[in-house]
Amino acid sequence: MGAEGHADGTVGKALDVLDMVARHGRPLRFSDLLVQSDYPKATLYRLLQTLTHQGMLTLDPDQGTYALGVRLVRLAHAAWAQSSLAPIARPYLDELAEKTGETIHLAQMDLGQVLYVDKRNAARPVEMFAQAGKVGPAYCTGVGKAMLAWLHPDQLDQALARQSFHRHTDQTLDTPEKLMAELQAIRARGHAFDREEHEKGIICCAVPILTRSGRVLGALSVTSTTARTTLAALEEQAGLTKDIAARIAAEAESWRFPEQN
Amino acid sequence: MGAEGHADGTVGKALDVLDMVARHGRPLRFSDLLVQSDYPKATLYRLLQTLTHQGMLTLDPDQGTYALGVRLVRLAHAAWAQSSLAPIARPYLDELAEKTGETIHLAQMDLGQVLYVDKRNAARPVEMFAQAGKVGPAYCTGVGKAMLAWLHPDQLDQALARQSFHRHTDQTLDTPEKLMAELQAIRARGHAFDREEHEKGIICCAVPILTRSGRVLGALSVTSTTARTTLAALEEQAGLTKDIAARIAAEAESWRFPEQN
DNA sequence: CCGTTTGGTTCCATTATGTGAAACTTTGTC
DNA sequence: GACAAAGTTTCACATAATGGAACCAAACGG
Repeated sequence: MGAEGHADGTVGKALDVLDMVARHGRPLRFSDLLVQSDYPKATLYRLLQTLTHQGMLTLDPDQGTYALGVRLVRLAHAAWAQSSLAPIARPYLDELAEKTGETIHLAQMDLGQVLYVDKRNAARPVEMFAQAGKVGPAYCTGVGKAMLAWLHPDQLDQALARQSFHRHTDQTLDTPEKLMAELQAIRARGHAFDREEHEKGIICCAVPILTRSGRVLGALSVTSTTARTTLAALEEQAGLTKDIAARIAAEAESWRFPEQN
Repeated sequence: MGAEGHADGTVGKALDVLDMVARHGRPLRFSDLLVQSDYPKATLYRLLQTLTHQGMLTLDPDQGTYALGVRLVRLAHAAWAQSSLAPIARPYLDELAEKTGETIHLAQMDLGQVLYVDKRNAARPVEMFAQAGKVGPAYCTGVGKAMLAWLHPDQLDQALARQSFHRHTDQTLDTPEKLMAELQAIRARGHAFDREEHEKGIICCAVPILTRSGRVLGALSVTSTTARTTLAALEEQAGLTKDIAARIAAEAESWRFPEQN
């Protein structure tokens, strides 16, 4: 088990435990955690104590179960507020959503996975926390491929190593080779498509958000269904989407020199 | 400088650093952090490396600044989703907001401070992430006092030790003694008032959310302004608010036995 | 009732880990 | 080309994490 990475040091282990609690949606007992982790009893116990004492976990004394603590929520608030893109991008997402009438995703890269940090739903209003924070695969989503395509070679290697290449649909690019070829095409074209590679019937057109120096900040996608539109139609929005992406990038970059003299 | 608690062990220090980054809204440089923390250079450096490597922080290579990492956002998503009350309480908050027409706060206790986990604004629609996650003082807010009043003596002591008793307005209860007397009254009455103790012109009526065993899960408040209404008028909503609080508590408690046989 | 199991907590000798002063390497400045 | 500021690495040392085993408490079962 323990598909987790090389846990460096004590804090690595502690965070590993945190993830373990986070993964299962529900409060867990000590023994539940014990069987999953390959840490010995006493070690795990101490880690849990520390995390609890630090407010990262909460121990429900009635049930004897551990859940993620409130300190995380507080940190998250700060994380979201300062995680470069999300707060800056807000008005631009609104604009893009309004102009296209489609679902918009704003994503960033998280250790080879795609992390959705904001979203505009075609139908209903926002509902932030409930949807942001989700993760998805990189190799078979529009935003994922858009980011991979412009990633620094080193980081790309790392990211590729973390892809499962599970065949979600019969369109899924299920080998590194196929994906590399696709990334090449994406770079040439300037934007990425999702041709129902992740979910049957879901298509999208995605563009990267890049700094002037070419670093990948995130990606932006316009998503729809085959029932409602076609890839070709979505591609017509690519220009607008790129424009918005550029404006987000510009603002993100200019936004870096607050007080220091 | 180091107003932080007793940092137990290495993870304590690491989390301390995380908080430090979180506190300042903006990306920080190594040297910025160095002057604030009283950790020696090398130690801080290693902590930052570990946290960065773990995805809890991000090092912007262009600027050499640290910001909170995406892993945190992911964890937070889980935290919010499972932090007992917030997701359960949603529909109830909607109901309360609709029936009262006032601003509603849902809060939990976080190391002696009040953490707002959800909110309904009287005027505009939701806007979750931007508002939840905020913290405030316990001794001079309605939700804070409501929770303190029913806290277990041990925890109450801890919480009291963390209050600043800063005099925000001339109504603020600025000593532990005054506060203790007030808590007594609150227990007797069953709900807490905020008599412009935190902010001039802002009043509220708050009730605790308690388990059957009497443990404090959180608090719920109906907030308004002196311009719009009076405490007496707000108190008329206390019955309804208590009712809603009870229903939230009931659902939170029944929600605890997922799979285990 | 008393033996047994299960779930949780504490001990403590061992050693791995983290520590931090100082030295070193960049990178930027005049 | 010397100087400084910012960031990174080293290494002898001590603290802090480790985990096997013992312990405790409550639930079970006969």
